[in-house]
Amino acid sequence: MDKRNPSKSNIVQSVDVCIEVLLNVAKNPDIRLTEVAQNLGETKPRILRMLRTLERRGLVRKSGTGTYRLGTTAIILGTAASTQVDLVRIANPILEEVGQKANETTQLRIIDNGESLCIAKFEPMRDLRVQAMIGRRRPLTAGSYKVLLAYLHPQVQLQMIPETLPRLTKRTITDRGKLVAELDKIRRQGFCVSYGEVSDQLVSVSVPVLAFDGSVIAAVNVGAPAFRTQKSDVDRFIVLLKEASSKISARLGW
Amino acid sequence: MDKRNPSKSNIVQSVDVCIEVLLNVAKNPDIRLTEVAQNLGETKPRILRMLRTLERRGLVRKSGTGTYRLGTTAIILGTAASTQVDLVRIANPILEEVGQKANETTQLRIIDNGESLCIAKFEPMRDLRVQAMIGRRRPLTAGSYKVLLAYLHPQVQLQMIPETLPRLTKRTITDRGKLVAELDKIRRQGFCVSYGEVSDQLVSVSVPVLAFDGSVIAAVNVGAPAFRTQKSDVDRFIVLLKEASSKISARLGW
DNA sequence: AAGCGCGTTACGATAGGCGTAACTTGAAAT
DNA sequence: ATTTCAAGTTACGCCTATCGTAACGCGCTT
Repeated sequence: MDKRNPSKSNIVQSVDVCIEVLLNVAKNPDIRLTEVAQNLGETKPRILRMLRTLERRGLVRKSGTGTYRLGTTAIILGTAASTQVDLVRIANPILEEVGQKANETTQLRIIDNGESLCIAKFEPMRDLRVQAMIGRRRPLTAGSYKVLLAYLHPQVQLQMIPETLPRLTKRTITDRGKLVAELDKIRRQGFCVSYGEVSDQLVSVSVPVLAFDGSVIAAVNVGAPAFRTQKSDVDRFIVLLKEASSKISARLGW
Repeated sequence: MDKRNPSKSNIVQSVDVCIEVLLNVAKNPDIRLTEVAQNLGETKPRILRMLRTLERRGLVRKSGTGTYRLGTTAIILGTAASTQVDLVRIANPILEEVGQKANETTQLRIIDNGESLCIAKFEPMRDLRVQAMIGRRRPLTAGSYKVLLAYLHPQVQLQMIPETLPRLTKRTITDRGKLVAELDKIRRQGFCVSYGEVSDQLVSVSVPVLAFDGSVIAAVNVGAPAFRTQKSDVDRFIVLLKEASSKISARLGW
């Protein structure tokens, strides 16, 4: 009866589908009714009703040619959200500070649905810099975002690590055993540096952000082109990020 | 039967209510279930189901004490939206350019639901500056946002002007006749300057952004403290804003 | 200890929303 | 020009998802 959620559903299905529609439009600008319906495996009339409802409220906007995009209400929601999500609100100025000092791009990432997700960023005024984007997802198993995994219970950890690890570059770790060993090392040293695991020629440094109970709720990160990043720079980044991490934890009231 | 929309409803009511819930949380951070239910005139179980559905998708987040805020998914939505709404995407760099040159706060405003709504902004790096906020609403009848009204069909215009005009300061126009005369003047000169109509000691300059057919789709605005704004500055702002307006129109493909 | 208000659960009644099917439109193909 | 196809839309009757009532547990105040 309830294919998606086999347990008793105390949620509103039509609303749930509608959120899927909204996220689908967000991911695929200028998508058409038929595509959305196909993507979600729903009928066209149903999706049409949903899109119309969303449109009436300005969450999506229909173009003259029948394609849908997000609307102005979505912008307002997002702006409100970034002042309401404590982690983001607090991290933003700190990310900027680190970014200015390092003169490189900084990010705040969390675990979301088995991936790492960028929820805040800062990019320095500099012609060549690492591009960051709020909402962009990356595997948890590649690059320095591994710190997000390193402090989880071993069981959960293994659950989060897929059978076959996605290979992004030739330096990406693809052996589960090696990865677990690496995670051990990260946990001991308290940070993670990766060289060209996500993109070639990119250095990435991450430090975990701890909650009061020692659990990891996020990671702060510096990303930089390898050619201008010496060992000494990496060390500097680590110090900056550790300071930042402590500040964020403190400001969250811990 | 259908109190809100007397005509045939081809929308999904539960989704519509759910959007109201979401917007309500956006407006009132740390709101409680009971409050939302009261605000919307709905029952608690209904709102609870909605909030749970929204929470599952990360659009809202429930705190330990039972209060609700927007969640990370809302941030992502908003970020995606600001790259998808043409007007905002195009206006942003232009607002920044004008803002840098004027060294004052700039805004992009549209008509939404009988009010003016800020959908993009730039604030200069300066200790004292006008505060702008995406999502903030202002009356259409006060301050230089009047330009948004000035080019509407007289019928629609009158419809948008409430019986009694809200008085924000002692300089606010509160007489309908005077307002209509003022709108005439604005239409002839192509811009609007207001002195202390919205806030005391604030100068506001707005220029309309035109669509291909000559209709006004938005207004670009400079806001500045009166004490440091000479007549010559206002003239400069007008020139800058007119350039900006043309650029935006052009980049929209008109 | 009693009272209040909050969040939550259970459940049966119902109307809201679903999918089927049919229609319109416009573009592509013959 | 005629046909074909698919996208978007509308209509409508059936059915189930969703609703509100009522009741419960819980914490805080009186």
